Amino acid sequence: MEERYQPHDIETKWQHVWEENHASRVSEDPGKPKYYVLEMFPYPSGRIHMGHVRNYSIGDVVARYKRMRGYNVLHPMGWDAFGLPAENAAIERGTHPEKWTQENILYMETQLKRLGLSYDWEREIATCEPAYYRWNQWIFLQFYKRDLAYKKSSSVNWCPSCETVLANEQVIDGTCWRCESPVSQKELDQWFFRITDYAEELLRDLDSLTGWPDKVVTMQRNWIGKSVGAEILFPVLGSEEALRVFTTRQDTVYGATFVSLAVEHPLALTLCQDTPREVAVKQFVERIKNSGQAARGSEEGEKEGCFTGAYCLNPFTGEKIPIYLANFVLMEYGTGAVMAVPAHDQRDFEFAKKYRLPIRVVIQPKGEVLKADDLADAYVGEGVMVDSGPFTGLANDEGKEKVAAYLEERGWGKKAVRYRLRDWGISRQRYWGTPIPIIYCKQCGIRPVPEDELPVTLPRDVPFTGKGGSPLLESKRFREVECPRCGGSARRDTDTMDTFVDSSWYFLRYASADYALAPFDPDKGRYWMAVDQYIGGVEHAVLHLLYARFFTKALRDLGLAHVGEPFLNLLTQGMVCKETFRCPEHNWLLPGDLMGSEREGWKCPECKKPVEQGRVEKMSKSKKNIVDPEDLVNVYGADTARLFTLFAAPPEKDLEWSDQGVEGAYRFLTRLWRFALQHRERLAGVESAVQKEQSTAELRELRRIIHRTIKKVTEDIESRFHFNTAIAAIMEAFNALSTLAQGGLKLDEEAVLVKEGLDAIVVLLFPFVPHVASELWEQLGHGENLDRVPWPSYSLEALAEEELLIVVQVNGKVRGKITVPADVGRERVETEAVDAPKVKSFIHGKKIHKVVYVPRRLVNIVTEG
RNA sequence: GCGAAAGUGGCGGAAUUGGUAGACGCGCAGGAUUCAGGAUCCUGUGGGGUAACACCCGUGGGGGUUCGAUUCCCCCCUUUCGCACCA
Repeated sequence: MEERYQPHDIETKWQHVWEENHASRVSEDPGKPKYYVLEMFPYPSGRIHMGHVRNYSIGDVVARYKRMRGYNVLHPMGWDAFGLPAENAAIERGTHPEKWTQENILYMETQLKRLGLSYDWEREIATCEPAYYRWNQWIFLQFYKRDLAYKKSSSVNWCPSCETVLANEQVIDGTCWRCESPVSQKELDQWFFRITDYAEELLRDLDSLTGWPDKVVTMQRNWIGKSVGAEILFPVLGSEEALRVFTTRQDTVYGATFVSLAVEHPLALTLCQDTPREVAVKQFVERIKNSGQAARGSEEGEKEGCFTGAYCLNPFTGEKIPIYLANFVLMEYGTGAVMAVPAHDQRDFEFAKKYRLPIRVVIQPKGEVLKADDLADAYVGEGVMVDSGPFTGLANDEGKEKVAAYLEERGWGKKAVRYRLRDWGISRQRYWGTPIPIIYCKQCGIRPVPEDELPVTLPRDVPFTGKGGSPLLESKRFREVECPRCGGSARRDTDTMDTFVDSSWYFLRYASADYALAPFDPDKGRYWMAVDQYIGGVEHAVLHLLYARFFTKALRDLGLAHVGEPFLNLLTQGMVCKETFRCPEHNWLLPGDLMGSEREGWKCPECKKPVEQGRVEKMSKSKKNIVDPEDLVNVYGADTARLFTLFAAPPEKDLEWSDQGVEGAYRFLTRLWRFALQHRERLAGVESAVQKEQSTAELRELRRIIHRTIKKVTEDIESRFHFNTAIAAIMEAFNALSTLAQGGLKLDEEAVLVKEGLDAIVVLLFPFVPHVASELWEQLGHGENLDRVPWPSYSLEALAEEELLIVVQVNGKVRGKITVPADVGRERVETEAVDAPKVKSFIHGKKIHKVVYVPRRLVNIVTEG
């Protein structure tokens, strides 16, 4: 008679029900509080992976929970559909990027639907559709109008393997973020977005992001990299020129004994022209330039330089000081020239030692006297200014202000603020992206495509060879156009935009995914924005999350958006990892998921070396340690997949995959299923009204557990998204119900209570395992679908304890436990504590020094001696 | 090198404001059921110690504050992540 738990039948059934009822469709409803929960949209790579399952399960719990709490919940999904893999597939397999992408989207969509995720699919977007990317182009043109987009020739990061430019944010340790090839520099004409205009605001508003992890805020702050200091002019001797240096330590200017230039500095070669130094300088410049950026970065430590033969004047000391080229000075930061203060900067110190340049101490730390000859390292700390003309005797932080003011008065320079953040280069020499809506005319120069001619669509008839730059160059029909102004022959920009442009505003598009008059309907944008909860991987901490903030601010200044920050709360979920055993040399994986003793005999089939220890590594195709979510759903169903990923670890931490853990999650659902069906008829027969007072202490305790569970689950979801402990609490409550039911539920009173408890458990489980919860809800005889049922509330009356378990300590060690009525006072608790059997023997013969009483919890008896 | 986070049973992880360390799950052991295996159910499960208690030890290591520390402070070790000549 017992029906087995059949996840697939149940899941298919409820997915249909939800689809027919449009259970997750939303519209703007001013009568309800809105809640916008968003997970970072995926790249349509072909199949979903376990990281997606985790990300979207977390988001779905939040969405379903908030719906049950009465919020009008926007929970959309879409596709970050432009990008290189589609083009690579085209090159490798002869398919078209669009076809490949569309097929992947269709397949992954069914995969997501099988997980029972409660998206409003009517708002689905794909960034590769002209209806979407036309607004990339439109936004680009608005930026262009306001000088937020501009073109310049500059040295850019170039990935020779991907044959495209990379943004600074996309260069990781000198290598391409995607293919890990070493990145080189190339001089190219590129479009840039002026994100640096927003550097200060992007930095300042980080303080308002209290719902973001500190880690991400810190990373963004460091990335923006604000430095406050001064620019000082050092006149070049025998020339009209002056070297402009940037420093944050103008308080040490009296210790500047030389100046260092980057090899790319415009004066590097002119200073030594027609002098005996010319040859040596040229050789040095060539050598350093050719050593490549990666090498220059990694060869930290070895300072190298070359004297230019020229001198300049330190305006403060009036001294003539030499000008050097130095390998560690970067042209991209500051002015490409630095005043060198060897006594107070470690790099200058090493440089001065190597080239025997003078070292002059101008800051003395408190209670010490530094001597230049004795220094082993530069002193970079605080102190008092010495040998510093009129500033001698000032504390150095005060001196900073005074020196800066003084040099402005004298016209020797000015106060200055510098940022590490640089403008965002968005041109990409690839096909599968948004065409840049710009036309170049020999007569009229750079002409924007008129807005009513948007979108500029991608031509389909282009060859994909993987060679020779952008495929768009090959399409004559695309490339050759008329100038929108003079009608003469002109050519289109054949670059496409960085795909991070697409994802910089997609969260706004969801507010009105079909809107045809603007990127989004302003009224709807106003209703839904900002995103209340954003969920995704931490790898976007300075890429997507910074660009999206920039776009939101820029769109606000264009009068489109009305918020300055897109994401109020951010949850960065951890990676999905798996313990893997591999031969380090041959990359052989241990087969399956073997346990303890089984592992011991395993040897690499290539070299026969035994496997010693497993490593927990991120699941990835290249490491061959992935578990395919589709296999998992086929075997156990979506609810088990969801339950396991939510239960195994709190969302922000890495999750270690365990096949046994999955079994455990499945086992719990099976037990719950059997329990409900086994008692269904008995429970249906009892009076559903909850009794006010249970007749035994045991039953009253069970009722307390039920309500405590509701409270705990609510708080765990609400305050910190700790779904693992919420699920644990539900399991505990279920165990308590099972224990009671072992007696056969002979009394109606018992059955009523079990019914209350089981109903509560099923409702509480709905956000986590919506299919099985819905089915059980129906099986238990409830008419309405569970997705319409409000979140349960707990009763304070039911929570009230009748008796308290008080821990008794003697000198801080637990020696006994006593049970007292909840309403007794301190004196009686202490008396009983002292009288407790074990406690007595521990205080026997000793004088009681004091008694610490923590109400409702603990008594600590402190003895003398 | 700088910055941040973390270190708890055989494993994943609990312990929300300093108050019974190890919830929940996995694994393991014993038992029931079964021809057998699997599944299921029951019991036990930090280490030492004991016939059983008692008791002792125990949250990376060492100090400190406190009646009491996984929790707060100082020093050190390890791991992970981020930045890495930013003047």
